[in-house]
Amino acid sequence: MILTASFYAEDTVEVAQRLIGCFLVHDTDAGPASGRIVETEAYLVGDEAAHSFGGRTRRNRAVFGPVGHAYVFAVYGNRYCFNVVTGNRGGEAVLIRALEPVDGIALMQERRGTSNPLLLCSGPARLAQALGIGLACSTMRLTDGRLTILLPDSMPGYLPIPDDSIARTTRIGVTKSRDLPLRFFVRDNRYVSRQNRKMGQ
DNA sequence: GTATCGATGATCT
DNA sequence: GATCATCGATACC
Repeated sequence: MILTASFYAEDTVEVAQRLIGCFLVHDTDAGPASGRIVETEAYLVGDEAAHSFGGRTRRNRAVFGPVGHAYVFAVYGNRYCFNVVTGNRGGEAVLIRALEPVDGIALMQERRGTSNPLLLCSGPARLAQALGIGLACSTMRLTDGRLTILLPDSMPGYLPIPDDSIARTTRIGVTKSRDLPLRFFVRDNRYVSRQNRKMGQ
């Protein structure tokens, strides 16, 4: 079942946690590719690390748009990061940081140039490349169409992830608002981008 | 036009 | 853990 706008319109931190275990799916002309979300980060109003903090620009306009739409941005040159617009305050989003590859693995391998499963979707720019997500996907609606997110019970053979298997720490790579505990990931899952990060590091 | 800066990743040790 | 390649977006002149 595809996640609806009302799912994304809840509190952004809550949505970041509830997205763990859901499936990100991108169906392109080259074929479908999908993975299970195992790591997310929340970016909030009043949060200096959030792109919306400095106000609206050409780059971040998607994050001020409707919830349930994609916000994709370029960073460090030719790399892209995929977010979902969330919350009910405007300018909030959840960054998808890692997937466990599920479907279309041959296509992901081709796009990424490696067959190592741990290097396909473990990191925000890696998963964007593996799923063929670029700037053209920004502002796209995720509640229908070819780029969507599905509930954890949508795929046979996968069980929902219990709350006590979800760890919460500070975020990766940010230089501002470093101490906010806004990162969620599946404990002991080998597809998470950084395994043993402790609070405050 | 030009300088600066990353919500990174690959490649070392 | 540390270093660095790399380039789009932005801010400022």
